[in-house]
Amino acid sequence: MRKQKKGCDVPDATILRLPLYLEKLKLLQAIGVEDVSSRQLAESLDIKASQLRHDFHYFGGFSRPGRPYQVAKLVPALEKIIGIAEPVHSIIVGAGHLGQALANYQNLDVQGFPIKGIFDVNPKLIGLDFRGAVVQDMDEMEAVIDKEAVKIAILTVPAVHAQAVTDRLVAAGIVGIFNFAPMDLKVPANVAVRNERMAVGIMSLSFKVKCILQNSEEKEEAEDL
Amino acid sequence: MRKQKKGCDVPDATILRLPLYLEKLKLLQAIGVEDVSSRQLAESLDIKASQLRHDFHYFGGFSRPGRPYQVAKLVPALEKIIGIAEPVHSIIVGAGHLGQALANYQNLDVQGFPIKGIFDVNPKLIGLDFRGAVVQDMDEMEAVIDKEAVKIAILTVPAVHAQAVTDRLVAAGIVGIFNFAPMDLKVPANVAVRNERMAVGIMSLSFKVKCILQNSEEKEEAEDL
DNA sequence: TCAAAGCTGTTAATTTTTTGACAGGTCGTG
DNA sequence: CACGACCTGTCAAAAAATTAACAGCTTTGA
Repeated sequence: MRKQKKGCDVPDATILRLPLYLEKLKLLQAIGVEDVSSRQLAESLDIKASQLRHDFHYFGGFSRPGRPYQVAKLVPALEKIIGIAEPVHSIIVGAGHLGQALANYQNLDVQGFPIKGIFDVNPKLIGLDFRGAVVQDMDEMEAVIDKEAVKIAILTVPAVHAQAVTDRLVAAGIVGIFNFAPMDLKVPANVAVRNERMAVGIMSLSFKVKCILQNSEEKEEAEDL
Repeated sequence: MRKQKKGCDVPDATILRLPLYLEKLKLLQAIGVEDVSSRQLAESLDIKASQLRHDFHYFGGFSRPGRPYQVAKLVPALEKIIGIAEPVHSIIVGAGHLGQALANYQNLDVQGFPIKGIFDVNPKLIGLDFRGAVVQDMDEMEAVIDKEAVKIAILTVPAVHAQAVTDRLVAAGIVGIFNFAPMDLKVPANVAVRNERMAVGIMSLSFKVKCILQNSEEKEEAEDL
């Protein structure tokens, strides 16, 4: 028996580029482009063509030598690889400001992640309607996960409750957690977690801002001589 | 003249870990821990101690051989490196659901990024108050950036307007843009952009979910034999 | 028909990042 | 004091990712 199913032993860096490829390809498709070469696609994403071909090679390639990629074939192929050929039923846990914002963010649906429920413990929030999804009591969560075959949970609860909620989600059969709480979650090996840490993002930006400001100061000093 | 100011020529992967170090250290500080060894800190973050020391080495090291790190010294040192020793004045551009959620997310202030203004073109949103910050007309933006010496803009406008707004921000002297629009922004070399793409995050999660489900299916089949 | 231009899949070379190893320094204890 | 346990800074080795190179296929146009 092989360790991993075909096409699953792929570096993280490549996985993170797949959505970018798909996004750009959908854009091309929308404006009627039929064919696209690795160079065209790569340049529009500011990466090297060889890297794109190398990435695709993990999945066996999507064309044959001599012919550019066909957008109409590439889009569904990537969707299948990413796992969104069929809609991936999802829920939002935590209906605070961020949870509400995400519930209102219709793109999630469009991208293949229909929101099958929003849950919170706060009675004041229960019943609020976001684009058709009504906030329910957290007690209903397990039932909805089961009934709707929910696979992914978007976690926007306060950090202190994140682990407890996670344990419930895992027990209920959730396979992927998109975690917005600034906290490392403990999960079994057969559950995937993706941390979305705002703080990391803005701090890494701050680092670069600091460097830019330092450099420009230095430059000014040099000019003052 | 050297190419880059000291401590700015650091790999991205290291930069992305600095906020994690800082976060964990603040946590330790809060519970009264005074000293921490590279191994303790690294293990709590699920990385290798040698990597942590290697990361710190880019900045000259924060202790001396034989002595563990002192939390009280490390925290301000990292804050200085990241560039948040002094508050980094920031604004939010786009007061839609996501902009509102971020405005309500007090952590930004706490982490060193006080929000000096929220801007939108929609008259219905202007005047809304989020934790003391009132939504203003986009016409006021440049004036506020100038007056408050704003360095970072958090961009939550629709993708179609993102580039136009970016051009205005750059012209007004913004140095860093935290971009939530699903779009690549064109900026001059002396402006830093950090893209926060929800779609990339949830799709990379989806990929792993797909692999987990495939593997478990395979396992079940094997057991059925 | 032939050459030129352009393309992919694939492998090799290069670069970058991570990990390991270790020379010394420090501390607590007997 | 001497020993063992533990520590950091540093550099070398290993692993991983990116980039380059190229064989061979396809189309176009003279």
